[in-house]
Amino acid sequence: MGRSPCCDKAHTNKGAWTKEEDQRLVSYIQAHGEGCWRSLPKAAGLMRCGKSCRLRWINYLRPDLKRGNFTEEEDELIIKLHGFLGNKWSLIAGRLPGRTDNEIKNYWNTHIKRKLFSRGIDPQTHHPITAATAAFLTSPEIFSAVPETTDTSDNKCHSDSCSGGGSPNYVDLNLDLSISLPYHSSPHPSPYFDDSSTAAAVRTPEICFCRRLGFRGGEACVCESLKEHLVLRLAISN
DNA sequence: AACTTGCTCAACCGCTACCGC
DNA sequence: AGCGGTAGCGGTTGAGCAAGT
Repeated sequence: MGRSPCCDKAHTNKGAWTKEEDQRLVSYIQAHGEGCWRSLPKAAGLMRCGKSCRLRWINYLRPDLKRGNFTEEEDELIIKLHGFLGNKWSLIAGRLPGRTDNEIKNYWNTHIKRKLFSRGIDPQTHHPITAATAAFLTSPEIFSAVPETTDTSDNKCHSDSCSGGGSPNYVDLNLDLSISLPYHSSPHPSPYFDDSSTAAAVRTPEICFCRRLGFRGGEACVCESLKEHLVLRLAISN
């Protein structure tokens, strides 16, 4: 048995949205709010897949979207957040009001990657691009073999929190992702979170990571019952 | 002016997580 | 516990545009 299609493809429009479709979607959501995306297209009189409606609304039509170029501050914040969240675009977007995951993802791929390369930083690992790394990246062997590590004395991961070869080397970044009383002090000041605005943007609000980590409600998540004490904090040392 | 190349970003696809039964 | 439906996420694609030749 295969996957059931998300919509009847024979009777749905695809491709760019027209002004009229946008207007229909906006009017419907303004009147009824965001709800069941699957049934929304029919109710709104749109020949679109629910998924498509959701995406159009979230990425383009939402009134709280901040259009226009990214600021230098946003650039730096994205780089920092990507440093420890990786390609978790929705989480990163959650820290940038008015920006969408899709927008940030596109911006990362088209601008920031290049910016980091120009700084001599590997955008994936956030490690400095050493001569050895550069040689490796341009060697034909990269297509036939994945080395155990591209380790050099410069970029070796010393941290217990480092979860494998791809993780950046933030030995000084206290993510405090364990279930325990919040811990704020750190012997290692972070160069990535050395300004108060960035730290504040990352520090608040508190996040329940239980679901992200695969724990279902009631299974292991204690955030609700022990909100005051046993929250999973994304604590940034300063 | 015509064509090519490169870039941007909206939209799609496939997968996973979540939820209710 | 298992299943099916739905929402959400991240990777990828391709149309449209601008710049270069």
